[in-house]
Amino acid sequence: MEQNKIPQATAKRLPLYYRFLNNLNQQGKKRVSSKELSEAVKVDSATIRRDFSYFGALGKKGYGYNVEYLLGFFRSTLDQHEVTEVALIGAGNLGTAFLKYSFLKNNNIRITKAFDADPSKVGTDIDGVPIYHVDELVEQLDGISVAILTVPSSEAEAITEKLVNEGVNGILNFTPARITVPQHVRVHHIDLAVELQSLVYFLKHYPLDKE
Amino acid sequence: MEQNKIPQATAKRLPLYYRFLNNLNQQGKKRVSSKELSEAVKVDSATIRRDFSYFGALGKKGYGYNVEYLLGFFRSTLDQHEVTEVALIGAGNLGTAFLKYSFLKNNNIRITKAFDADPSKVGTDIDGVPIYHVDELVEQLDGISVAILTVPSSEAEAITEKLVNEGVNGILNFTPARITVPQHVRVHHIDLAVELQSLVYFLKHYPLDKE
DNA sequence: AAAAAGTCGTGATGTTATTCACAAATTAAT
DNA sequence: ATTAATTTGTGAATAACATCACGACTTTTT
Repeated sequence: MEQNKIPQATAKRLPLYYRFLNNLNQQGKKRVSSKELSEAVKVDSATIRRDFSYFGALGKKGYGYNVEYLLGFFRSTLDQHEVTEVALIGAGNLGTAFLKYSFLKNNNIRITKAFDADPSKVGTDIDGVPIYHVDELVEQLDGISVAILTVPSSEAEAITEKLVNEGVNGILNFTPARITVPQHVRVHHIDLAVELQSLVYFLKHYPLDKE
Repeated sequence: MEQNKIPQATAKRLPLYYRFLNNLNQQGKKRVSSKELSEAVKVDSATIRRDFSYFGALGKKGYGYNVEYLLGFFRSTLDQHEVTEVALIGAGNLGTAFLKYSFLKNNNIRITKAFDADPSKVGTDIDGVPIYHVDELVEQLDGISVAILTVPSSEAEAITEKLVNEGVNGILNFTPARITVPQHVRVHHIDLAVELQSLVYFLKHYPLDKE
């Protein structure tokens, strides 16, 4: 909420660093250099050092970074001490994949409620997350401010409106629809078809052979 | 394969433009301006004009763009005339979501084979795509050069190696693992946990209220 | 037929992100 | 103790992208 000088590109890499440091720590590794980190997460080592430097001098010259210290630092930076509740709208295949995705359990983000239109799903739970009917969205949302949208694209706009009215200010949108939201709401788009198409486009037009 | 001057950022937006133009065309719309397009796909209109300009002068001043013409142009640019075959490795929830994702049917990308380790899935099909056992990967891959990786992350590295050996040069990796590949192989990462975490991070640190 | 409104394409500028390259500091080796 | 090898943190250079702003041209209106 405060030191607003961290570049967005850096912010996007933080979760990646965090996860990898966690691995290292569990392996009992005590120190790590930007070079090692670079090979593991496939980010240039200078970029990693630059990224870290926005948070101050976290490393030691000639030594590298202390894994435990760095991990603790990221934990607090990424607000891992307070749990963020997330709602998932649309418990189809993609939604279910999210509910079962164990990597989310490593950090303090919890999908606490799911919603679906299918009556046979309503009342059940997936991996402990209860499924409500989408018509109950307004009553059940109850202060949750982040939502994952994995519904058919035809539903996207209408549901988004409800979410926003209920105070949601962050939406992870897996729908191909480009939803319209007020200025204060942040939407991140992930469009599976676009990702696949653009990969294919790159392969055809930007061969990597000796780039 | 040729005019290598299109910026990557532009290339990533092409599928988005293409899809939207398709919608317009189906609605019978004959012309469209960069301003309209901008509102629909949420990309600045100057950026859209700039993107299009890399392909030449496609529009007409005071008029805008002819939908049909533009669509035809993109169709050939995105190589929509030849089918690209894609293999999907891992037919779990996420993989199944892909197989059922109808937006992929609008373009000439086809997931033609799926692979899974679960014997009860092998031999069946999902939406017409046959499922083979992962052990048959080498025999069945058979010239396919693009793969979607939706397996547990513990399997990622081993399967990647097989894929690369069989000539795959494009991988869409949904695994949190940062896989290692030879230089000529292009990997696009989509990490669901990272996406969610970074959205949460942005919400906490970059409130949008009046940005 | 003239004026007004709309729109592209792009040079110029601004912004953000990446990478180079090296002094300073530390650790490890001899 | 000295020397050699590491490795950070960062100023400076480069690269990639986005946006502004406006001339030129087209369409629409009066």
